[in-house]
Amino acid sequence: MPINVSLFDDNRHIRESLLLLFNSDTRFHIVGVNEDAIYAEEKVREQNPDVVLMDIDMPVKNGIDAVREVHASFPKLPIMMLTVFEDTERVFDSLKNGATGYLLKSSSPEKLLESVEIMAHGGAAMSPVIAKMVMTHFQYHEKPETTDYRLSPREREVLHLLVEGLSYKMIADRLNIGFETVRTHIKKIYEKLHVHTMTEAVAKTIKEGLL
Amino acid sequence: MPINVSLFDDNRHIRESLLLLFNSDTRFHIVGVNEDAIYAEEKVREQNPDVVLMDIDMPVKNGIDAVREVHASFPKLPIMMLTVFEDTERVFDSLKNGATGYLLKSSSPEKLLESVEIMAHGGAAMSPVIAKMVMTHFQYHEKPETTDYRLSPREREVLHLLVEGLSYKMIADRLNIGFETVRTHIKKIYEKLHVHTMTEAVAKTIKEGLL
DNA sequence: CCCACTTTCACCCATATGGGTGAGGGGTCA
DNA sequence: TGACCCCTCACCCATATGGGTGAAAGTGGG
Repeated sequence: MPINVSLFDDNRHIRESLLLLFNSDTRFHIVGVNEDAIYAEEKVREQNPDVVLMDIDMPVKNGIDAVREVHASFPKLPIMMLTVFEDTERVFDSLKNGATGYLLKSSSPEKLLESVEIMAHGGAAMSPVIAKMVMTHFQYHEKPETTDYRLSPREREVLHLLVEGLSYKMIADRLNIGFETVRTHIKKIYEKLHVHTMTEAVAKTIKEGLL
Repeated sequence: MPINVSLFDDNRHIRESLLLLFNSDTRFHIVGVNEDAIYAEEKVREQNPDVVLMDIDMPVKNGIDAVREVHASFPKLPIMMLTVFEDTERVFDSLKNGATGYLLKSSSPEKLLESVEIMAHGGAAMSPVIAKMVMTHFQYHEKPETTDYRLSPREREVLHLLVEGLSYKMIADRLNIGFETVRTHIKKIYEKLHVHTMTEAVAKTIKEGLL
């Protein structure tokens, strides 16, 4: 049985081209041709496709909002973004909101058909440029390396409680040590982290993923 | 001119198959066939490839460590993982450490050649299953829900500076408002966030990704 | 026009923090 | 044994924070 596909694109020319393309291949069957993404969730519910092709730049309701809406109701339905944009923001917004694929409109018809087929079978597909962006995102999303501030075990413990929001007094009670001892530890921590206040210490600790 | 390719795989049979495959296509030229990843960085430096093909499971030194090493020295060099594994850990470890592509060994020879060509031209390539994993990772890696604490614009501004580690006085100067005004904003922020100290506010802001 | 909210500022008072200095006991390593 | 770090505690002093109360000016909607 063929793969059922729904289209969302405001450009009539593109809609007709896609319709022609998919109808010329027996592997596919177009179940919906939508010229806007208004009530996208409802339209998808009626058309019941195996794969959705979604343009991004549509009037009134853009494709990214539509993806969020449709994905919320049909989490397993593969949605392919098909657009001319390759800016990071739109790409990642789409992916975060539930898109399973992202093809540029410059892709060849064969690639498009192949990608839709892949997605119908549970895979994902992207244009090489997009894939590269995704890969790069992965890499420098990771911390370069947590600088080693050479905190002692006790200092880590104190810092941890500090980050939890405890006051000096509360930390002292929790660790069964004196108030002044806590202060001493914290002074040492500040010295090692090169900060001068609790907030700086907490911010640095959380942002750099210390502990 | 052809795309220069270096291979890393401990399995002799696979090495020979790949060599045969790439040599049968004039678009490619094999510049190195390595049976282990020891001194990978040095080998890559000598062979000077445009693309590296890296097996993951190799004795002594695995492909993931090799990727990290090579990527550190040649950040722009595309590295394609070529392996039978499709477990999340190995996939994401590879990507984090600098892999640009990830193909399963079940991929067709045509796909492999096409992918290497794509990578040589600055793109990235993955098997559909891997791409799907990456996409899914994107989605539920995003915050489930950012509770809306209904902070006013000014309050967000103040909170932002607080997280930066500024004191009340510094915030007042930065925003060109009075010290007492800053205090008023912060009191309101505490009330809305249900906290009572700067550290709690900072910790909550960063951890929950507010702002 | 009134109400709700935001932004701004002021004053009182208690407590928390930050910095400096000093010091005793324990452990390690050369 | 002496140098060095860790953990502990103490005291002095200045400044920063937290909570409460009150209030004026502006904005925007019903």
